[in-house]
Amino acid sequence: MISIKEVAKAAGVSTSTVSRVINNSPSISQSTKDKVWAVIKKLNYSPNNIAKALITNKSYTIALLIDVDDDKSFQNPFFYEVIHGIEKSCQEKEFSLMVANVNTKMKKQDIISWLVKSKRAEGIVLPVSILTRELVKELKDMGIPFVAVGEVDSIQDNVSWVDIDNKKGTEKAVYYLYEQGLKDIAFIGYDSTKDFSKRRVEGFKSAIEKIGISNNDSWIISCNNSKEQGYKEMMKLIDSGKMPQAVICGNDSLSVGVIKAIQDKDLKIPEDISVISFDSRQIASLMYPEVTTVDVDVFEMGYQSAKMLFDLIENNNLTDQGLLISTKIIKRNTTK
Amino acid sequence: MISIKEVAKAAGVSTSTVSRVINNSPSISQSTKDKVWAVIKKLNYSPNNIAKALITNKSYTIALLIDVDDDKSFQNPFFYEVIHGIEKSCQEKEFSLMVANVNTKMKKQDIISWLVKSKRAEGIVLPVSILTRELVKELKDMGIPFVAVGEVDSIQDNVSWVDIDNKKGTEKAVYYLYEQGLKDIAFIGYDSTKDFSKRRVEGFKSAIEKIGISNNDSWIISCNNSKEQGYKEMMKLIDSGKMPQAVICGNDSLSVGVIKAIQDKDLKIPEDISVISFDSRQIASLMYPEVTTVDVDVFEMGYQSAKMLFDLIENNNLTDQGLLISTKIIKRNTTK
DNA sequence: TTGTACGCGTTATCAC
DNA sequence: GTGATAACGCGTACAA
Repeated sequence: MISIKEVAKAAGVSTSTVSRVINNSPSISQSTKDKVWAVIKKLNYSPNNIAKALITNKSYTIALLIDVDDDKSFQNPFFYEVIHGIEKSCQEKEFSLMVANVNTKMKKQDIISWLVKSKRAEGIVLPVSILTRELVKELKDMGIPFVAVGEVDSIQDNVSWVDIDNKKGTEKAVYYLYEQGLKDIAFIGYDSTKDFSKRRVEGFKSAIEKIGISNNDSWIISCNNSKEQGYKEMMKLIDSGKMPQAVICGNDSLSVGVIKAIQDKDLKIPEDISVISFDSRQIASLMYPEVTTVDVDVFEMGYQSAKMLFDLIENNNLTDQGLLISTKIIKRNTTK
Repeated sequence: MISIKEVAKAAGVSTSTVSRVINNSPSISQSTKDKVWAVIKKLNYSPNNIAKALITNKSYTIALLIDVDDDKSFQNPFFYEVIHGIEKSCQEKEFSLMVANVNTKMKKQDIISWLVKSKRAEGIVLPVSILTRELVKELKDMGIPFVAVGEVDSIQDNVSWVDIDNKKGTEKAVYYLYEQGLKDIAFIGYDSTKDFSKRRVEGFKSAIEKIGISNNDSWIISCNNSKEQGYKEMMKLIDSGKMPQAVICGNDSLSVGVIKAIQDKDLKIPEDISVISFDSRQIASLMYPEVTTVDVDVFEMGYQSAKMLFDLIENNNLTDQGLLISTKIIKRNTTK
């Protein structure tokens, strides 16, 4: 493979000159610039970034940590849309993106330290789910910039993160329904083990309170994200006698069961009852009827997390921060 | 950051000895081995892979090319499950995985050549959709191993690829239905612009022929993968008067519309009509009723493509080949 | 079995 | 403006 030396030789200059031309140093005459570029193109030369990385101690590479099981059960299918966003940001910065799964026999700590020290990643994007307090400390100690995808508990000290604005998402949904005159609203799908779910419920409560419409704790219904649970809970709700005018589903799979339950009870959507669901998998537009959603821009979350990481890398005195990606209501056919 | 020199100094040996210990050269006494390893652990040393790559000219990195638009419209959402498979294979080989989007202003040729020459990827996995004949030639000329995801036209000379066995997938579906005594079978969703779709139709034809059941060309129905198209075409089919006993859907979104059409005509699934759909997005289990599918193992496709790439890298006199990942029928509730 | 010395391809430093 | 030369951290031929 052709190196800077051969370019220098062919152009009749020194290697330093070629290097300066490539990095377009100001102190190079236009004529030599032209001359050298001509040779570079002619020889089809590309600088060896590995050698460059060795001397500059910059790899222009960030790592994305994922945490998926070998059994292929994707707990986070949405995470792959995040990759796309990160990749876009990397491309703009001319960085490379390395993807590494931490779900191995190795300890997370070890794999990350190995990643940084041996592979020389300049920074790391990682889901908040794998960010233990020890890990935070270790990353800080190593001085390696990182950004979490998902909101980091404020008790954690100074960690940068990007998340969907789940709280405001539910608020928007409530307001949206309220503007149509709907006041009896239920939230189905509270999962206290998931932070994003907690935020969604928070938004529900705060909107209800702000608007001042009658609240009723029994209308926040806990269940996990499966269509079976959604069906069961919606059935119970209808059978309870005090049926809401609208339902907000905390997650996408869930909404499938909720809608089915309403249909099985021969109720009409949205005439008898309106439905809004959170959705990050574009499932909503596949349903009959198509579901009005709180649209979650997972791509943007990836894009912004990488961007924030680059800020940290370039300017490490930057104060740590959290960023919330705003949601928007996409009106389809389950609301009036 | 701590280097081999400091380890050598602390252990009272030369750097070459440390190097030999790390790469466990046979010509090192057990005692020095122990001594050096102790220091390595104590100092928490990790070899700098960039320096190693420079001298060995091996980066232990492969690149995955993706081809997604900036507008976030994922034509290939399934592709992200492929990444998981590739990553697993990389981890087994202790390779790094770089992800790069080729959908940029740069020419594909250029970006790939840049990737190889400057980033030193040792091999490339790329979707067949971006593999033009010139690109094949260029990659071959550069001597860079590559594996295509998706079947490569046999006219193309000696390209390694991995694909889903789409043809046999449809055959399995037909046999499955036939064993239940169903002979009037329609295939909905032939898209002549997509190779996988062509294969699926091939399988349909060949199975029909082998079994010797009555075939009827009008029962291979062209349409693209949307629920609207599926609905429309299924309606037409039912209205035509000659209704099939079973329908095979060539794609997942499509099946949603097909099933809805059957339901809207007050026909029962599977009593009046059975449905089997291809599915790569786990949509099938979200439907009511849950759809029997030809399950497409996209993870395995990724895993095998990377594995094949490693074979090529290690043993480049290997003959090029194609590998088909077999499908399996997952029985759910749209068949008896 | 171990150490010395050199080179990988590039950039930084210091000349001129 | 440009050129020598050292240095980045490591592997390896050769010497001992």
